[in-house]
Amino acid sequence: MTMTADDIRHQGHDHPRPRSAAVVDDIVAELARQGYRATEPRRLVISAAAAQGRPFTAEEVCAALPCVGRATVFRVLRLLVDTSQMCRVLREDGEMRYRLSSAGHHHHLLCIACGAAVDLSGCDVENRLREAASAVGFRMSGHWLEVYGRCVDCTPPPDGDHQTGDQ
Amino acid sequence: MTMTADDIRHQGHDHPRPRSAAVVDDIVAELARQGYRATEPRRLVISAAAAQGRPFTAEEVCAALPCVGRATVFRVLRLLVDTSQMCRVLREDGEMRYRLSSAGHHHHLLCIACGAAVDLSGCDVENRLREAASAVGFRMSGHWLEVYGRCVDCTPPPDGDHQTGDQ
DNA sequence: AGGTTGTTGATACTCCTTATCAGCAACCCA
DNA sequence: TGGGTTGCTGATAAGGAGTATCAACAACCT
Repeated sequence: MTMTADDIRHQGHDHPRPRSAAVVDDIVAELARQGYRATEPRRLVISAAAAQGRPFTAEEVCAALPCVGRATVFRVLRLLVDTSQMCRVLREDGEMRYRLSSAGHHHHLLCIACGAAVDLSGCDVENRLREAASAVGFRMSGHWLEVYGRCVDCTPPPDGDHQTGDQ
Repeated sequence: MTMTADDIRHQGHDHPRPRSAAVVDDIVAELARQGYRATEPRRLVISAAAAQGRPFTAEEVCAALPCVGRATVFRVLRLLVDTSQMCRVLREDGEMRYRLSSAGHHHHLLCIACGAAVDLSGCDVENRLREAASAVGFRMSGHWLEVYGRCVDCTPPPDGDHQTGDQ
């Protein structure tokens, strides 16, 4: 697998997240707790996911891990989503990506320029959505929210030309 | 006789004349205003879309309109999304569907049992999302929100078993 | 160490969507 | 109202994403 110092440095903004190795161990341990074996391909996929600084596609993981079978990459990603250790992220253009998730209910703040993501926890819109829903006879049970914008690094100067990221 | 979505879907070659003819005309007119021709296939697709009682897939439109080419169905749907006359709806399981959109900014309230959708306009969560975003250095530019729940007809009795719809 | 059985990898396959391109028809204009 | 221009269509092929299959492998338990 291809984990470089740069990969780590680009790991989003300042979310309080342990080093990658620890993250991998935690996730593998959680999988074991749920009865799934700790295999090398799984470690590799999780590690590659942790190394991605921003929401990624299965294709990117496949490219980063030529030694791991394509089907396995998809299997592991799905397993992680199913066990709530990874979440899917919807980009503004409709493309679905993956992201290692922090625990608990949260939403994503996605930079439309560089593709970076930041967790937005403490979502207090829930109650007012529930009210709005019940106003039309719905009993709300959940919601999906993605917020789009530009991160500090990609906020364009007042009237200069934009910085652009790689997305 | 009243025409239902199912009637249309199973009607095969018959020519559905939905009550929503006015809606179709409006959309076709808007297309014309934007320089797109008013063709019969487009009318048919729009008509089929208008006849759908809930968010639908391209596949459903294809099935409802065997006389219209598959590629054309996708083309028209995409055209309508691009011209903001239709919106995409994200189901809780991640499946993307289409829906004729009401004008203006709005969100969708989706019934997880029967698949029905209701527009939720007057979204006032925007400002507080903007605040939360700027708290982490983001300049918000947009958001995607879907709200899931059960509509009146699908709200289960206090402790009985659930009614289920076809989704 | 050895057996059980969950996992893997290569491949074929399905599903959904788009590209291609010749022929058709909607629209404009005389 | 006819006739030309050109956008649109339909059939097909092609593309991309994700999954089913299944023999071989390896992680785990004892």
